[in-house]
Amino acid sequence: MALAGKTRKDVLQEFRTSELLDAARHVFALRGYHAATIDQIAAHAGVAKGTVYLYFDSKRELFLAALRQGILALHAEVAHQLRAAPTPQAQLQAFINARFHYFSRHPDLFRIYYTEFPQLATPTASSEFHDLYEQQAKLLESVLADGIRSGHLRPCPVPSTARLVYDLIRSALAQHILHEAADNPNPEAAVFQFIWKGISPS
Amino acid sequence: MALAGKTRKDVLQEFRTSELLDAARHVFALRGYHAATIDQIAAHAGVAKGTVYLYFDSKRELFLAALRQGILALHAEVAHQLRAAPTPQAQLQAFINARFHYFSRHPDLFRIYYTEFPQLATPTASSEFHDLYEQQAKLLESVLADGIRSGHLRPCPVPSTARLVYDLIRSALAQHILHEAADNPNPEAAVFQFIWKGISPS
DNA sequence: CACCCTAAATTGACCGGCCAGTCAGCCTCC
DNA sequence: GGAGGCTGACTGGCCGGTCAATTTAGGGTG
Repeated sequence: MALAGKTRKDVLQEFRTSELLDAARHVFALRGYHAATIDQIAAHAGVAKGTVYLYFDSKRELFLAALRQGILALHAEVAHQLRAAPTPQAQLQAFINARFHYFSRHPDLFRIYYTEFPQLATPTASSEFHDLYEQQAKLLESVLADGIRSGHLRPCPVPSTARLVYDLIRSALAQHILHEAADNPNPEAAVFQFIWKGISPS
Repeated sequence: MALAGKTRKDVLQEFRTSELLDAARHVFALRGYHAATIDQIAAHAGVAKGTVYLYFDSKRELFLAALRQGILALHAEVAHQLRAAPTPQAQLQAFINARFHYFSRHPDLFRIYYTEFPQLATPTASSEFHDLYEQQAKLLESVLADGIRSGHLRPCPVPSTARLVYDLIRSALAQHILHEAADNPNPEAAVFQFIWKGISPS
């Protein structure tokens, strides 16, 4: 299905693109945006520097594409998990757990997302990723709104609560992913508990 | 007293140094370490590029000096507040509040500290600021240990709890300082409450 | 007070290295 | 054999760092 109507050429190009994005994420996470060089990324992907420019227009484009692709994959996984969750409680857990699991598997991605480009770390500020953030915020808001409507959650101002919950999750994620000293076995459960106290019916 | 034994020249040099450190913090926070140029910092301090190198050996030195000076000032304020706090509860509050107040006044400093040089954000990792972190950790540990000894606090493993509390404070600070959308009126009180629940006698 | 004279502080043009981005040619596969 | 993907030496600009030239401060002298 993913191959529908695609020539051998298309497939090869997609493969190369994906290889480059992977290499880019790795090197950007390792060295930081400025210290990373196109040569390093190309070498890591096993191609020459010029090849990178056949697939991406500039270093910044490559960076943004690498970041965006990773975040889109995360969001797909979140959506997948959410679909299977029957109650608001389970949905919130899915929203949290999917993030922890995904970023545990892709610490590079989180490291870039959180460390590089300060303005990206505060998603409300206008940035290249505002649309992605907005979409997840809406998702969370609808989980809250549905839960309140059905009586599973205590009434609360939905947008500001969603924002708070979102920030809390990212903050805990940073703790978990960036600080290797992770003595806490399953931080996602702790985050959920904390949030749940705040929004479950007394 | 601060002028004891200092010539006019010394005072002028200190003033210039301090001006440069301020400008450096500002520009580094605004543009990030790599994107910031010495020319920009010099211009912001109202001097020429060459002058910067009369006071600091290199860009990195300047950066580290700017960061260190800011952190030392914070620690001085923390120590001052702590000295006035009679009980372990008040001491913990002082430890938290001093940080929130100081960084609210100096968001640039926090932005650099947290955003730049990922390895600096995790102070346990060996870095240029390990000594400063260690000193504050010891301070916090002694607050906890004293409190436990005097019965004001519930017994707990001191070093790991101190670490946890320290991380929690930094995490909440990041929330507060980096996200301009600070709808929460006094986050420091919330942090204190949260920590207090964990360590006060049942 | 005017005038120098020296030393120190400051300047900014310049250098060199680094790296994003280019492109003329090569190579490979059909 | 040729079309298109790939290469990597090359270029141009940027910026950290330098240093010879210039300005400023200040104090000694007539």
